[in-house]
Amino acid sequence: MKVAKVRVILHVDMNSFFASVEQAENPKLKGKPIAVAGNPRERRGVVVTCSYEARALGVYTTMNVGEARRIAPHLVVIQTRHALYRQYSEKIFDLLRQFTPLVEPVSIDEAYMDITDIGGLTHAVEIAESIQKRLLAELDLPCSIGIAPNKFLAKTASDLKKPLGISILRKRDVPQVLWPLPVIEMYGVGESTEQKLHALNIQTIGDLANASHALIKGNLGKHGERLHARANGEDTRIVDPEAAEDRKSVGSSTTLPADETDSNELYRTLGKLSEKVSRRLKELERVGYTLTVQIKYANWKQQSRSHTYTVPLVESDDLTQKADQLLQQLWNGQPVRLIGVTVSELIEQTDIVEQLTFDTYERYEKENETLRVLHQLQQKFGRDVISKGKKES
DNA sequence: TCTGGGGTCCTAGGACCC
DNA sequence: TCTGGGGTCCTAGGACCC
Repeated sequence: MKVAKVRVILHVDMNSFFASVEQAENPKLKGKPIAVAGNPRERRGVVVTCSYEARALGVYTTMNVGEARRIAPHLVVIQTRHALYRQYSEKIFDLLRQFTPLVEPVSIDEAYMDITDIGGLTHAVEIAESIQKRLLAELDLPCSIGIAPNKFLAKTASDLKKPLGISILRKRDVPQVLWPLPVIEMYGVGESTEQKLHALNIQTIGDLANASHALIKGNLGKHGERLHARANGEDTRIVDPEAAEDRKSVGSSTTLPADETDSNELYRTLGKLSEKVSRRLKELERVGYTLTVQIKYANWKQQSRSHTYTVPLVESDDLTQKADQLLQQLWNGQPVRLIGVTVSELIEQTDIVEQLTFDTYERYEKENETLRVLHQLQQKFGRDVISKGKKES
């Protein structure tokens, strides 16, 4: 019988990442209450990240900038610089890859690492300390690291001590450390799931862990099953360095300066968003088959319309024109707070059989189903199906 | 607490096919 | 003429995370 090998997983989580990058770039900001915000001067600018000094004054993520300034008059507010954060992010992941190739970035500022094969079973703490010291020395960035036998526990562990923490969470620690906590503390449990669990008289992670599998599955489906396993410290996901490569969608959205009822203004914004999505698709060398237009009304209600086309989308004019059509179907004339465009069902540009120009597009849309059939076959059988050229029904 | 913008995954019903 | 079961794709919406 083959026994599953115990793995040693790290979760590396940068501490207040955007704010720390700004402090690394400008050391005068160190030790000061700073907040990074999307549009500090706009009515709807909110705090995206803030330093621990700012947190101590009551500033938190999603707080309106005006409100933050009111409660913390000396707050330094900085506009986000995403390109800069992406550069730092790459440097971080490059540094982590110097320890092992088994690095899986999960967002701009966190990654899982599988250190089993580089001595993790006996030297996990030394490895974590070395990572933390080097990130601080070479990039001037603080992080917290969780050490555990799987992703869920590693992620949970990295949250236990901030900033600059290193925490170990063994499976045998779960009843003592995790079970007393309220369910809302658990990764994967938000407000809605919390309410459902409370309705089942489940208050703590321990209650969830010890509830019957059938009860949880019956009321919360697949999501519940996963939470139930994790509350018991179980998680079989592997660290997959490729995971970040295969992106599922590219989108852009914006909250309008004021709730908007002027259709010209909406279509103008939609055009700008389409351009941005087109540009980013090209940077990523991707094209996509499905377009979605999303709006959020002034009353916060969200709606979307999407359509899947037979020919892949990428060109700005094409996206704009199709997005306009979707918006026409979608918008009921009420004031709009947010508008967004997303392209999904992506494939690599090099995988398109024939690059279509906008001129030939209409003809293809009407006459040619080949690309669509190919796409479906690719999805079903993988890319090789084209060269093999064998179609079965 | 009146809330940005980037994503991922899941569900449920209808269309359509064999 | 009102009757099955299985499967995939598409669409809209919800929940969650950083």
